[in-house]
Amino acid sequence: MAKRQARFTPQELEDDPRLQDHSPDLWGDEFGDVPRRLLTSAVRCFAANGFHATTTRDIAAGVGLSPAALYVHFPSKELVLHEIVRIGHERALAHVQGPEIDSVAGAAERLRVLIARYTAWHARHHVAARVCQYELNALAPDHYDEIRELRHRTNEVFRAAVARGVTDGTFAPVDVNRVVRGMLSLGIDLVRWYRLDGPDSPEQLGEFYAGLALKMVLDTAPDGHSGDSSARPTLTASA
Amino acid sequence: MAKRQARFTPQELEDDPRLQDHSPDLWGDEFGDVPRRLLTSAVRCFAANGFHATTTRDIAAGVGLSPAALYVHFPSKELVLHEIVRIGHERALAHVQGPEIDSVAGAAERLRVLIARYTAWHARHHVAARVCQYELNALAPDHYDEIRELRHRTNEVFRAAVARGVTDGTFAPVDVNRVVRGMLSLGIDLVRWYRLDGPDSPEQLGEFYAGLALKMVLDTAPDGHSGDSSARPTLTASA
DNA sequence: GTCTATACTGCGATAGAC
DNA sequence: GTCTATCGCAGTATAGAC
Repeated sequence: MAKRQARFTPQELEDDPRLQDHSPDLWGDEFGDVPRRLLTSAVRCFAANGFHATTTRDIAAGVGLSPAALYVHFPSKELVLHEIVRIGHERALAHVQGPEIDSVAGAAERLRVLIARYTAWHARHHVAARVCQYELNALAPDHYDEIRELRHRTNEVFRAAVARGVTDGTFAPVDVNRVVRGMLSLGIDLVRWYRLDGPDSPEQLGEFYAGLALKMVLDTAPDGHSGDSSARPTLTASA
Repeated sequence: MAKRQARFTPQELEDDPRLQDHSPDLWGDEFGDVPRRLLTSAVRCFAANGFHATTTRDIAAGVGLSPAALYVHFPSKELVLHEIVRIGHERALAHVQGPEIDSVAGAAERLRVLIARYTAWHARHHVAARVCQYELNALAPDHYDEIRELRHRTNEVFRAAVARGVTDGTFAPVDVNRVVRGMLSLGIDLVRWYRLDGPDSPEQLGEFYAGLALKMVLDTAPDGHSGDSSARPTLTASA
């Protein structure tokens, strides 16, 4: 039947309220004006349709250029993706480790700030962050490995923060790896549904999820089962 | 340079431990043997490379058939995706509402069982679930709407469970929508990283996340700030 | 640095033999 | 119900004029 899925015009993508975010602020001085606009257009296209369903024509049309113009600024479509994903991961890491983080006293307060920042960053840049999270597999293997390293360093920041609280007794003796995965899932999964014109600002959502994260580690369980739950029956239907 | 991203042979996909799950059990009696094998192959391909990067040749080669054979059993590639996503959402909903759920007494225990089942289902079928969560945009608009309705019904089950606990005083007076989003994010985001040969069985992870979910709603905050956190300062760096 | 035009490749889907 | 062969088209990337 239809050879191609119905897609959207550059203008429709640019105006879609679900695709509004602050990604144009991400690129910094290492790019000129036209490359920056191309990256912003690519972020929208990749987020809306995925890397493989996005054509170089789509990206270029988003800034009013011909497809050939893209190759003056980037050597390939894959490298456009690589730049987006690399910068996104670098900025997110820099943001959580940002100003005054080492002056935050106490494991609980430190974790609260880290999760609030991580969440707020993903919300504020949710369109770019969506590309960073979901289009990774489209990268060439060596580019993928580079990003994995950045992700690992980011995860380590959170593992260290939780481990410190466990060691000094601020937190319950939780399984650090499993709990951190859960916390980061909150901050990551929001890129599926968040929109800037929704009820929560990035900072409000950050505060809310930071509160949930703290509840995960503060030992306040009424029955003492907080750390281990391997033996409970649960009506797990076969299926 | 390279016209096409390096991909994987059907054999490599079939043997990849990261792509092992129980999706072959999903299809039920409404399909014959060959269609079931095609769906299973398509799940692997879509999960590994995405819908648009998967060719009908890939899907067919996964079961040793020619590309033309696929069209005997399915009218289009898009309809293969639709069947996968529809069945995945139907099975997940049926699983959380599964046997004896209405006999579970108490809001806390009921929520615990719901989250444990939801999580375990997504873990057990994580490859198919990944397609269900991440390839939705590739559906035709009317098929997409059908899935949205299924997702809405699933979410309602969780919202009702939390709301009941809030009403009867079992839970703290949390914001139901925001808390439920957080809980479901735990169960959904695991499809990004879960593997069956990892340290946690689906049921163990289900129990663990059910414990985290309960901590989100049980009012045990030491300082009484549990419900509202809108006014706290948080060192939110500009960036 | 941008354009138009196009080379080359590979995709979704179909035709028709067996 | 499966195959081989192929149609028509869309995609990335390049050539060469301006």
